[in-house]
Amino acid sequence: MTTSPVVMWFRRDLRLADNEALSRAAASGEVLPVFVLDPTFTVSGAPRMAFMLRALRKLDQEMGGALVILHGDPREVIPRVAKSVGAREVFAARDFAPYGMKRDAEVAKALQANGASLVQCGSAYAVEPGTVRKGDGTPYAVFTPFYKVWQTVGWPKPFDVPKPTWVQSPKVQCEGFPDEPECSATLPEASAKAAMNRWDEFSEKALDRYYDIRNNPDVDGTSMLSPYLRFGLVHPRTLLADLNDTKSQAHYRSELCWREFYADVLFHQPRTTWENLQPKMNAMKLDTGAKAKQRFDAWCKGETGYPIVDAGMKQLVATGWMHNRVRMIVASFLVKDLHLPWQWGARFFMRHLVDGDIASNNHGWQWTAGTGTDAAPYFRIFNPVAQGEKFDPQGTYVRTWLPQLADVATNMVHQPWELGMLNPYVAPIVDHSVERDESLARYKAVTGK
DNA sequence: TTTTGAGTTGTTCGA
DNA sequence: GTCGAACAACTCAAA
Repeated sequence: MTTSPVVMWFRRDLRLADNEALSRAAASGEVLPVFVLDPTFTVSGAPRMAFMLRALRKLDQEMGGALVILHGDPREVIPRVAKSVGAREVFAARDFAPYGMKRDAEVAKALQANGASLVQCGSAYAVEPGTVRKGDGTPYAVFTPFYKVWQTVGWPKPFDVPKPTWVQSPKVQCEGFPDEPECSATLPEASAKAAMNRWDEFSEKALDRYYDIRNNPDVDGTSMLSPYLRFGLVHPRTLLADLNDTKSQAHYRSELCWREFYADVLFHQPRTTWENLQPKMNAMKLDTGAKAKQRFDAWCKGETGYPIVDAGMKQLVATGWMHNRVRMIVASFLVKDLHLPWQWGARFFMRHLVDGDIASNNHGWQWTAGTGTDAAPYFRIFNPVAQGEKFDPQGTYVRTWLPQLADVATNMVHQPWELGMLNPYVAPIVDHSVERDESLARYKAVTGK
């Protein structure tokens, strides 16, 4: 007697451990593991693509070479594969981003036409987007109340995954791994093992000081797990299960919640991927002409003349990652010192970030731009000199990425133009205090006061 | 029902 | 140098 196999469709969950959909698939029968290289992915950033391909190779190794890589549109590929191996069920985690939801609905429909079904269980989140609601059933627009409810909703313990029996069928051939795109950035190791190693290292060395050191880019004080969370090499549930209620560990938990909050906001309002969450901000005057493009170019290259901004941009391009504090500083600079659309910065980030996640990235940008969920006022404008002095007090971070500053005295390292003729660095492209006033004036024009 | 207080991440100014 | 106030506006929940 032979039973028909099931298909496990991997997407943003490139791991075998603590994988709810896989545990369900493995309990249902022999499993054909597939990953579909959707042409839509090829337009995303090269570092992220390279990282994902490396993660896929590792996943394939972990399952003894059973992973079937297929190329094409999942709407066509998944139903064809299910049909050719006689699978009646395709297991996959839920995706809550706009493109993924649309794609999954269409795949489910195509499967149904063949008498098969898409069984979606689990997601990349501890609490699935759409779950946390206010008393009246509407979603939250502010983080803190969301966070409180999110914690009371809670999440399951990590899932045990029984060792699956992988199917290798002559009817479905692996179409092979594509070549990695050209990527000069030095990326972290892409494997579930590497994710857990990093979690162990962070837990031992930094987690209990996290509250105090998380904002310092010159210190290895953040988890750096974002690339792993992005591709599901680790599930947040696995991390949450290890956390206690001390101030630092609770704060790390709240950072994991930010990721879930933004996913929730985007789930409820998919239009806010590239549009302002707050429509009133559509009236904000922005610069988009030739001069604006020139300034944007300087920002991208890390040549604004403000060391903390430029160091951040160099780190991004060199490593595919930027410290969170610095992300806020460079974003504030683009929006409030250069008066450029946040979308320009968000797009550049998405091209370069290994952890680029459309919900976290774009809503993080909206938060800084004052067009999003910010419960704080618009006049909160970062001063790049003050931020540098506060969070990189020794100048270690800026010197790491800007060798021209190697010999500049620490008290000048965040404002080398004060050295006058002796400034070894490029001159600032704008005057912060002037642009700050300009931003506040433009904001006043929006509010009409 | 209305009021009240608090809200990730800040800066500047004047005492 | 340190401190508190002012900077604006809206969400949300508790009183």
